[in-house]
Amino acid sequence: MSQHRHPGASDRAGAVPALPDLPEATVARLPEYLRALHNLADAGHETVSSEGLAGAAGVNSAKLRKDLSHLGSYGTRGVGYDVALLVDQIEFVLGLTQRRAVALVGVGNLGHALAGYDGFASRGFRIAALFDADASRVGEMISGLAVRHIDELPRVAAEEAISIGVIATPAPAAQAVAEQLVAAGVTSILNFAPCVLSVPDGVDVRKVDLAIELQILSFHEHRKASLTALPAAGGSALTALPGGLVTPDTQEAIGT
Amino acid sequence: MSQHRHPGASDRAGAVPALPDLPEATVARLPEYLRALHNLADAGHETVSSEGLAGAAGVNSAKLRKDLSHLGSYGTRGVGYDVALLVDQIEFVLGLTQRRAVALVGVGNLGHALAGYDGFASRGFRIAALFDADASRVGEMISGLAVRHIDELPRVAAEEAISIGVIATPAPAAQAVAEQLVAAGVTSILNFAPCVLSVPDGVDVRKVDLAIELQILSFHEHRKASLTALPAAGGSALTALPGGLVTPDTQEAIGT
DNA sequence: ACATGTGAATTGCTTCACAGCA
DNA sequence: TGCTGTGAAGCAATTCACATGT
Repeated sequence: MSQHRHPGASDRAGAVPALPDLPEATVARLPEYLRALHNLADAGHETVSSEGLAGAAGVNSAKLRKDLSHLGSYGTRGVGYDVALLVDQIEFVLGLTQRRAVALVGVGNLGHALAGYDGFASRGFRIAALFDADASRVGEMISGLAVRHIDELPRVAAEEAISIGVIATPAPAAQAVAEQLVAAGVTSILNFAPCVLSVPDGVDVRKVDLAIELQILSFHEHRKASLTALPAAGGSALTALPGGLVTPDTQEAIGT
Repeated sequence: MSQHRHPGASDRAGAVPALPDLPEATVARLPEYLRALHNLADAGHETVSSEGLAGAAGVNSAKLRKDLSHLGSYGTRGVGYDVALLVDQIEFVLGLTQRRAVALVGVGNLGHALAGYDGFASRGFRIAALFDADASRVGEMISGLAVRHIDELPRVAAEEAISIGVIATPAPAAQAVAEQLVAAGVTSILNFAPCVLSVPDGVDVRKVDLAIELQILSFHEHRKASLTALPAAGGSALTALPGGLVTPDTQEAIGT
């Protein structure tokens, strides 16, 4: 097992630490590697090179090797990585050796879809309970689970050993829900509501905001449009577009 | 230092010579600032300090000031930023002065929810068309739009001036859909399918993978659990965590 | 011969601390 | 007396290039 430096000061280790503390950027990519590895395994590959895995995961190979080196992982020089072994390693590090129970709060439009999303089940999670504040929704069956009232959260969280909370409520309700989750012992939250949550130290929040993703793309569209028309001010640069299609954006460029 | 603007020239959207090319990290935060600013405006604030806005957006104030400085933005020393002006600035930079038309491909579980998500409509986008490859779904009405067959994409994309494509199909279909979108002239794609897309240069892809978000949280849960053995100071609020999730092999002396 | 693992160089992002202005 | 805008310092992540091991 490889030995590597410990960035923090206080970690004194004589024995092998169970969990190296990985750079956040690496952690965010491990799930991607894991998915690619499962695909490779399904396709019958037993080993894969950094080049090959990097391609399948959409990153470059140097980055992949560095990421894996943080796990102290086992590759074989001249050969590559053992797919099955690497799957186990990554699943262990990500804490996926147990199937984590997830509570979903808010069964509106989006919550409904999330409750039925099989990607959760197939990748290490179990939606263990659904909650809503709206009494008229309580009791409704969604994907085989009955919607419960949010007040039952503390009891159910304990019973089901809830590990992660997902918030899919409207924004105004999200902060209160977050607090209820924290009070029920949940220390990891995935927030789909478009708002900032404030939570105590030690609680992790990740946010997914669908409109923000579109807005980021919008920026790039805007920029591409302004670059397509600006340079070489003589001729229209529309021909630069592959496929020869004129995007509607070109009309908005250059206000000068 | 690159682009500077004349501090005296007042302008409205459209008068800026070219788009400054912002750091990606900044671009990703602008939508967050924008949302916070809208909230502030609704609450009646006319100006806001970097501190105040940073708080509302969940970032620190130095970062916010640097981000805004990249836009060449107008704040007033000793006072703060004019909320309405800043909203205009950011909306312009993000290309939100026009309401962009979005095509959504795949009206399964998740696609259905996205089609009905009002966060898109309220934040600068218009879902202009729904597509699916499944003939039995074509014609179905969702949120006032009829589902069309994917083969109609080229025609509809042109008619509706589609700016952004959203892929909500199963993973195996996603690459083909991406190619169809690109062929139809779409240069920005938001991908919800758990797979890597390969697209030509000049096409932007952003990915949202719900299971990956949970897996990242899982990592942190795992790490927190492995540290639960030691700290004497502070928090005991999570003693409610049942199931004994502490990994056995983490006995490790850290500090004291 | 070939592909991993890793120091070193580089790039990009964040944070600090304060000059400059209202 | 504020609070913005920004050089400069500090960190983190990426990329390079090659020594290392099989």
